[in-house]
Amino acid sequence: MKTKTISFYSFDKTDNLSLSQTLDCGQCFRWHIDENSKWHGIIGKNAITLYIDGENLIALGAENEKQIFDYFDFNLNYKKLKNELSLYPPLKSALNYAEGIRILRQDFFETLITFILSQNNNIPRIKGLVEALCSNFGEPIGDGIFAFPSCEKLSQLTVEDLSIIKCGFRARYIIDAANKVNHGIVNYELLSSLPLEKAEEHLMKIVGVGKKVADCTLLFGCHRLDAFPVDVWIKRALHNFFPNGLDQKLSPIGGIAQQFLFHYIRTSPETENIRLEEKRLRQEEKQLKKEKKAKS
DNA sequence: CGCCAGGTTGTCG
DNA sequence: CGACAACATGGC
Repeated sequence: MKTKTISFYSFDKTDNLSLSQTLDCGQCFRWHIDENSKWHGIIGKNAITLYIDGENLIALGAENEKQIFDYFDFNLNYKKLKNELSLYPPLKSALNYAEGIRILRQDFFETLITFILSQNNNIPRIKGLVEALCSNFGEPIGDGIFAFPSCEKLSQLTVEDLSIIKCGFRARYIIDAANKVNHGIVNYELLSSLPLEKAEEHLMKIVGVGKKVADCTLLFGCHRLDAFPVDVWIKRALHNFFPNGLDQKLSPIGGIAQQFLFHYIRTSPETENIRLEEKRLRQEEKQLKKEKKAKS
């Protein structure tokens, strides 16, 4: 008979944690919801089930309470922070749409590899690639579930070994990342302490890691809330809401603003028109290029 | 079938 | 420096 740890966390209701919004907003890729609205995922070597019961977050299978407390960063008061963000109308709308997002404190190496896999990929496929990586090279932790592979393990692999997960041109990037982390050429302590720009440069020593992946790794894997990843969606959000960029005052928590904006622009019914308009713009660009090509 | 995806690299002009 | 195709694969 297997025993399970059950942890209770009473959280400030004003923070309004939403598991759906937090676990399915594109910051993590190993959680899924079941028919009873319970979330299943993996933190470290623990397969965990999460659900909210009243004012409590219940975690089955956790290592201890601290693991969950740290993962959700309950030490950080989101109420104050959201008040600051809501001074800006688009952010206020984003919060009104989904204010239950929290930036998780995920494992550094796992985040790095996951966001290398994310490049030029859609979210469903990213999830598939991460699972393939884990089931092929991760340590089994029971019930057919696998932990995320360690950097030691991945650094022993060749690009050919990785071909089984079909991650395409990203394979050599992963091998390089694993090697550099394993040898301490890229290291977490530095990433946590360096000024943002230096930390980005440090990560970009890895082949296949540019500014966007570096910033995602810093924000989601090093808890650098000042990191502001700019992807296609954030470009669209900035274009439509903040053509002159975000207020410098928000820089220290830019990453959190970023995540609310990302979720809002990508999924809110309110931004449907923007998505359609951006799509139209893209088609137009494409048409122009075609005509240009036809001329030459 | 064609478009696109939480980009980065290498190579032109 | 800035634009831009190529990259490997599959979801929709």
